[in-house]
Amino acid sequence: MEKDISTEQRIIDAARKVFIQKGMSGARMQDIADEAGINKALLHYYFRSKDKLFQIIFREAAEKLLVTVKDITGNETPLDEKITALCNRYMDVLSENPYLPLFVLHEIHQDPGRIINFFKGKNMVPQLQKFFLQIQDAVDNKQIKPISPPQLVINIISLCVFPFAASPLMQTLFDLDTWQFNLFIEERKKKLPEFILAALKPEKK
Amino acid sequence: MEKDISTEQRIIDAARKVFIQKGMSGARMQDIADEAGINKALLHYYFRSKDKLFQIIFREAAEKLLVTVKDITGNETPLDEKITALCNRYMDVLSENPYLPLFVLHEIHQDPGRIINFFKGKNMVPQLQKFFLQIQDAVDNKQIKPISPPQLVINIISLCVFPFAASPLMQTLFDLDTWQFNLFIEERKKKLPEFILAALKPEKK
DNA sequence: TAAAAGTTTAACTGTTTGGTTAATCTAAAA
DNA sequence: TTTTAGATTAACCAAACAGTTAAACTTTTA
Repeated sequence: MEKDISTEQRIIDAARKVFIQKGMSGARMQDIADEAGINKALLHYYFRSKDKLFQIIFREAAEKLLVTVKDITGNETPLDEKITALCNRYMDVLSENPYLPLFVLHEIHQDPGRIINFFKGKNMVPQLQKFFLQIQDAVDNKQIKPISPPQLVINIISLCVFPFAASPLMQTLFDLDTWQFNLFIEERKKKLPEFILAALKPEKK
Repeated sequence: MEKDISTEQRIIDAARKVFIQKGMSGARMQDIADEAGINKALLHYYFRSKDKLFQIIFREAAEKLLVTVKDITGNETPLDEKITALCNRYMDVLSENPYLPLFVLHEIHQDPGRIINFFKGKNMVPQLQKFFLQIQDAVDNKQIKPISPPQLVINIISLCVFPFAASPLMQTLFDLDTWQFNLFIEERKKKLPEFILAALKPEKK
């Protein structure tokens, strides 16, 4: 009794595409059915409701965005290496999923309850606390300039994520086609860690 | 024959609130009517369609976000002062309109045509080019470390805007109430310019 | 092969939604 | 006061929408 995974997967793929492009409220079940090349009733056969289907896509997206951060900040490397690794890995993830940040941020804004629910059992918070401590240690030992750990974390995330969230605006404002935008991102991957580390470099005595 | 501006304004205020909270596709004309305390037909009496009403709100929001940047980058102050002024003014605007960035970015993503249309006649691009030249001059004169002007501009905007776009996520992740979030922003206003200027400080010979 | 179980579809349903209409209300103009 | 023009509303409409149903089709099983 082999389950036909193909249809289910086609639906997931179609739903991901449509939801991430149009958001929960802008997406139509018919759009998803068309994209998957199936009858609309099949959506309800496999995933009972629009909301159930949406939750699967949202969780998958949130997972992809947040777990990467958790993984890298969690291990035991020195702070400067960790910052470099975080920028590199994170921007790679975002390059392959450029529309994820705006989608996730918009849907969290619509219903913050989603993300609260998501965090339960993911132990993001303790992992983050450890990273905060590592930053505070570096400040106390004068390895970096004084900075509040949450501010630094937000600085790093901002610099990585924002260009993707703002990509349609950027492409218009700077008059870039997709190819040029990718060049911009590639240059950014190289230069961002040193920008951040330069900002943190302590004064020489 | 005095025109009753009050109803029209009440509709605009209600529309702004609802559209910015729920987005174009999530907003309901009935919600806006309820928020304004009037009959739904009045919306169509004053502003023919949902789309017309939305465009007014969207343009107003885009104006508020973009013109501030244009004004500050446009004048003739030195680069370091300009960066400081940009952070300060921009974060003030955002503090008073914290949900504008996510709204505008989401709606541009839905329909990039909107922003292309918006730019016409606003001469954002030439103003931006002048700012790029100023940055390039500072690089050439070794006043700041080498950096591509668009990268620097995106760095500044990212660091200012992202915390607001991500505020519901931040508040959950860092477990902040509104008051604590505001404290975070106030601290950020003080420290952000020096963070950026430190990153740009050239090596001493 | 027969029947049972799982998959897929066309057609349908009830509700929500943007938008319209015709009637009523209000206030200024004559 | 009567008329007239704009402001406001309740009731309505057609299209869009998420979700259902019953029948047909396909595959597995006995």
